[in-house]
Amino acid sequence: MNWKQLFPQFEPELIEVIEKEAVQRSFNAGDIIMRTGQYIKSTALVLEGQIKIYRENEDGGEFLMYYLVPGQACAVSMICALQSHTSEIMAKAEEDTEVLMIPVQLMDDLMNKYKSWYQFVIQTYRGRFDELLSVVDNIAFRNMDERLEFYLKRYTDKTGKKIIGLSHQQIADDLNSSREVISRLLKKMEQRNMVKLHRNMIELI
Amino acid sequence: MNWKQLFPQFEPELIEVIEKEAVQRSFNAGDIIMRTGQYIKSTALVLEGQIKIYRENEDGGEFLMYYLVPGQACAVSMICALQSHTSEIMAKAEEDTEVLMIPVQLMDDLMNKYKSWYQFVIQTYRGRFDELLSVVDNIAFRNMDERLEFYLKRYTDKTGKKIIGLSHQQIADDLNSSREVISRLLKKMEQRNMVKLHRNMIELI
DNA sequence: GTAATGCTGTGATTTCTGTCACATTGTGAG
DNA sequence: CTCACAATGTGACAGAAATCACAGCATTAC
Repeated sequence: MNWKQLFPQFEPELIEVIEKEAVQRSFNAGDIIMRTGQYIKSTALVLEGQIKIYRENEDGGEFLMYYLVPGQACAVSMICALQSHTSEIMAKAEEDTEVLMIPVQLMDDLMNKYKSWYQFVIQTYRGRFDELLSVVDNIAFRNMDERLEFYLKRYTDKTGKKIIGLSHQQIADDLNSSREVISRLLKKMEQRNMVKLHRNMIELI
Repeated sequence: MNWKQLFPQFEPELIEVIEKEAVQRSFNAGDIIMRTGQYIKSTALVLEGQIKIYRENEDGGEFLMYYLVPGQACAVSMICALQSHTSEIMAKAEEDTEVLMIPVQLMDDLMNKYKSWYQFVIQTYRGRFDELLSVVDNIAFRNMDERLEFYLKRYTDKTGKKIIGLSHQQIADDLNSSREVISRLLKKMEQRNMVKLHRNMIELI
């Protein structure tokens, strides 16, 4: 696939270098790409698919932070790579996913040489930071009904689809809630004509 | 004061430039340093005092994200400055505070020329990102009692003091809770011999 | 078809936290 | 000292959400 379209801001020489040095890699839906405590040796640019960035608690709860979609990069891996720290989060391929892995050694070099890369990194930091902020906002200030609405909206915004192919249980996990609560709230939303419920699928109206 | 000791990692030329170009500024306890929606024209290095970074909700609730203490810098202002975006958070001087303001125009230059500045910026991003992550962890997975313990611990860790000079109301605000709840939980902690309560002051044991 | 399994719906109950109401206590101003 | 006020203590109640228990339906495997 032609990945350059996903990163139109990159200057030609930068694209060349990446093309030469980066490694393309595929993950199947469900693959764990990065886990808590793991050392990072490279940064990933998402080409295709969707990556879920989440935090795991002791009981195995998977609290969703945000999704990475094509054209985005993982801020955490950038930071960790540049400092050889371990990551504090988990990354999982939600669908079959293609990524470009940029080795750590290259990062410093790119930062120095290519303005567009530097810009991209800064922009990535900011984007993820903002997403984290809005996550904090939601759990700090909102009730579950509003959080659920936000969750569904964000999902369709990111993917562009009006159909959400998730079970109530999966949504509950992402919001660190319980299935029953989510089912009830969804039912209420259906009564208010905001969604249509099907098995393993929610249709946003 | 000799601010260089606070930033021992800075190379000598960098220190010179900062000394020449940066402006020192004082804030009184309670001053708002940055507010939501405001454009940022410079980054702040904290020299003395303490800055509270928080998020405000509609009802005026002040939800604490983290504190900045001497030797640290504001990651948000860096990102915003570099992108001329508005900030999404509030910053307030908790005590009388001294900061060094680095103008935006200088930032790009420093990033390119001084490795130690670049390292510092990356490290700042990572530090704040991690703090945000642990905030998310806490509100997502913990009950108020654990969050309170974490809050008190973090406070003493940052300041080095075993004494916390805050009213129950202020703590409740920071945790987006209510005074009564905090009072009760503190009482329980006192019974378990974890703290000693005084008026406007909590002593950690 | 039948059984097994997974997803969804729903009531009853419990726990945590927020809210209201009001009492008590410490502190500083006059 | 006395008054005013801010900080704290405490009981009663309300609401959101978690948990438990179980039923009904779809889908898949056989």
